[in-house]
Amino acid sequence: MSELIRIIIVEDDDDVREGLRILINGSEGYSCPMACSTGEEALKVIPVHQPQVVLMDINLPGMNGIECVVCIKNTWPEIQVMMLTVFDNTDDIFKSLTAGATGYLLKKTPPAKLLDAISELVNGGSPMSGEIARKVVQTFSNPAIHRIPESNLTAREEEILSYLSKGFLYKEIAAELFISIETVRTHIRKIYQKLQVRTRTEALLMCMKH
Amino acid sequence: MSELIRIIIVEDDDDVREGLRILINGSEGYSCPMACSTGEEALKVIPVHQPQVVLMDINLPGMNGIECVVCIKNTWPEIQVMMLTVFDNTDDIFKSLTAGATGYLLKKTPPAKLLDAISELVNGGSPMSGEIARKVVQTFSNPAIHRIPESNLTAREEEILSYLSKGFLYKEIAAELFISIETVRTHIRKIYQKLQVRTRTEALLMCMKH
DNA sequence: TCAAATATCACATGAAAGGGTGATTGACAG
DNA sequence: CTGTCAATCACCCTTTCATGTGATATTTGA
Repeated sequence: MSELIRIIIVEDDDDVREGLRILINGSEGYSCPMACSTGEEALKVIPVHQPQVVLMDINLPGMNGIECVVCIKNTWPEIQVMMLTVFDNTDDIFKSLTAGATGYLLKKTPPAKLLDAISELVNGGSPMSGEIARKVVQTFSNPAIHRIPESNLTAREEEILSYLSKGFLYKEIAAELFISIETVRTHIRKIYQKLQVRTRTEALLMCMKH
Repeated sequence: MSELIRIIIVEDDDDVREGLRILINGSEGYSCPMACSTGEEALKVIPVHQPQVVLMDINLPGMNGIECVVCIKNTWPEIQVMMLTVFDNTDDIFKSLTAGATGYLLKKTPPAKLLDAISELVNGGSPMSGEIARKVVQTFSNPAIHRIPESNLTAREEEILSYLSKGFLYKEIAAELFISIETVRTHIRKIYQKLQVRTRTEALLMCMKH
């Protein structure tokens, strides 16, 4: 990187905060002019130090980290915020990203990786710890029904059931599998018989029990 | 990694395909027993080689890469699919992730990074090129695509949704709540609007995402 | 206090789902 | 060779669902 990256830390644990600060100030190309222990403090010092990056803990006394991100991004949208927290709580992840954070690391991240992540952040990336990234990606995929133990469904029937459980219309299933809608209906009738259900939703619930 | 990772490549460009194959087979811990040039071919050879990972190009002759991912995840949900493509086209990204891909790299990724990404993939991560990750993350701040969390359902609407997701018929819900079936309809219409879905099953899937 | 949100109900229309019956083809086992 | 089963398709019919366009009463909040 050609320029110095100025980073502000927001973290209430004294040891962690000082550790990070020392790490950053000891690394070439990175600088941490300020390390705050509360969100309120951060909002005050940001105009003074004009950082490109904020490292943000979530659990803070007073204003929490996510609220703080909202304020930061409202006022200084060009600042990149990276969450830095202990837990991979799904709710926190999505709230943080919705608030405008563009990176999300767990505190167990080794120092070298943390510095890499910061530089990736200012270069237009969105560094995330592996398990975080997986959770984010999985919000896009629909839950699929894969296998139902001890139901005598044929391979074809299971295949059709999996489409059924994803909300496909009959005609969409037909198009997807290159068969007639009548064939789809025939299969579904047999599926319902075997599973002892009468509707698509009941079939889905039946699958989910296993 | 303790075990050998078996990888199948699906890529129509001969040079790229062979290059990847040589790279993988020349690296300790990785093995590429097969490299296909079409999705159809991949679906045939997967049961033979039982890979943990599939590297998938998007632009393929015949079945395209995204359709191929749908088939793969339907049949072998445990296989991790990484998209490997030249462009960072937003639409392709989301379609791929929706189809069940859990990694997404650009072809410009250097060899060492590619191998790292594959091992991250089998270890529960979701490696993405920086610009891809950023696009994914930004969908959360874009209310159009990811408006999930507080969906503003009223108490009554949630109540009706819960019956709906248990498979109750409209008239059963009406009877249960001592209201007219027309009222049930009205509530469900508003629920669908708020959740941005069109059918009962889609609503149920939406609920299950939390 | 007045507007907005909520909960209730009605009528109408077309699409989708579910159920019954029956038929053809191919594969496989006895 | 023959019967069974899986997969395919075609009618028929009824019910349920999804959506549009209304309306009225009650509650809430700014």
